[in-house]
Amino acid sequence: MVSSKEIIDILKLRGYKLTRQRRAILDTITRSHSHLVPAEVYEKAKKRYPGIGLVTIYRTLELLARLGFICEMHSDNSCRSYMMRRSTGHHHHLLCSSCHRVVDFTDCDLRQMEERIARQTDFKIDSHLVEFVGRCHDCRLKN
Amino acid sequence: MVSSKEIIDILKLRGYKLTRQRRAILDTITRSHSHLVPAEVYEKAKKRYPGIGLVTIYRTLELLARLGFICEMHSDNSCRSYMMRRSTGHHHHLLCSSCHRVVDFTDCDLRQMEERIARQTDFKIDSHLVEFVGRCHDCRLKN
DNA sequence: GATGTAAGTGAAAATGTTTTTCATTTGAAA
DNA sequence: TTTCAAATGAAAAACATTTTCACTTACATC
Repeated sequence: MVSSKEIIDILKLRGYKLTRQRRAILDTITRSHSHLVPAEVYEKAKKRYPGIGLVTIYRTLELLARLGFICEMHSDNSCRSYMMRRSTGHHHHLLCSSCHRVVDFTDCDLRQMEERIARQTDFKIDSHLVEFVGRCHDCRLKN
Repeated sequence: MVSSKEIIDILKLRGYKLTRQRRAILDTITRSHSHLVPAEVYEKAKKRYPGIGLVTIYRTLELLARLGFICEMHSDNSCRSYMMRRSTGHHHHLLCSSCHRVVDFTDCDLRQMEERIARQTDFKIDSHLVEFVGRCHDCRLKN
């Protein structure tokens, strides 16, 4: 995973200003191990920089996602969440339908399938997303 | 694909009332070949039953999705869309990042991967979702 | 057919998320 | 320092979705 420090260097290199708000948001996300919705990022980032506004959260998350540092996912309650992108380039999710825990996995082999779909549909495929939904060990024990 | 008529019979069997609104919504969805957001279903269903309200659209889509007749997907603009579920049980999406066209495909083979992930994480996996993003033939020609 | 009743509906308000607007602030280059 | 475009925050707007509640209707029963 890319560190907060490295991302800051890249942002600087690309001409983006290094504001306290962006640092606060970056630190928040790099330290979290789960997906965070904008409101959660807001709450956590406020502890590092109390004056920060929710609008800045949205703008910064959009920027970081666009630059590829974090990745966006959409869950069933129709709101977004974000988390650090792993250095492998992409990762996928395994969701527990009971406790909504999200487990990441990186190893997928969809090349064959991707090639076949591309051939059948005449698309040039750029990315893919795999998501499994199930019940985790703990939740299965509970009931 | 299940027909509007068949779904109506099943609804009746399960004790749901057959209202003109539900018929209008069902006809709308069964006749559409693309994913529709609630507002689109609303506009189309209004032509069949002008008095219909948006709230009824939401309630009926929720019902049909819960009963498994239609399936829900979340796109990047954070709003839902719905379309008829194919009889194969599940299907996946291929999105064009330029024109946002959605192409469906049903044949995926994720059993091996599913088994491995289940073993590694101790989840009992119930469903999966695969999504490819790329550019369709037409959009590639345009620029 | 008429009637009773619970399920279903529509309008309006409430809620929650995301975006826009715009005046003000600030990082960093000169 | 000074300068200025980029970045920010507050407020309002724009959307999508849900809740509430009084009214309507499908349909089982008579």
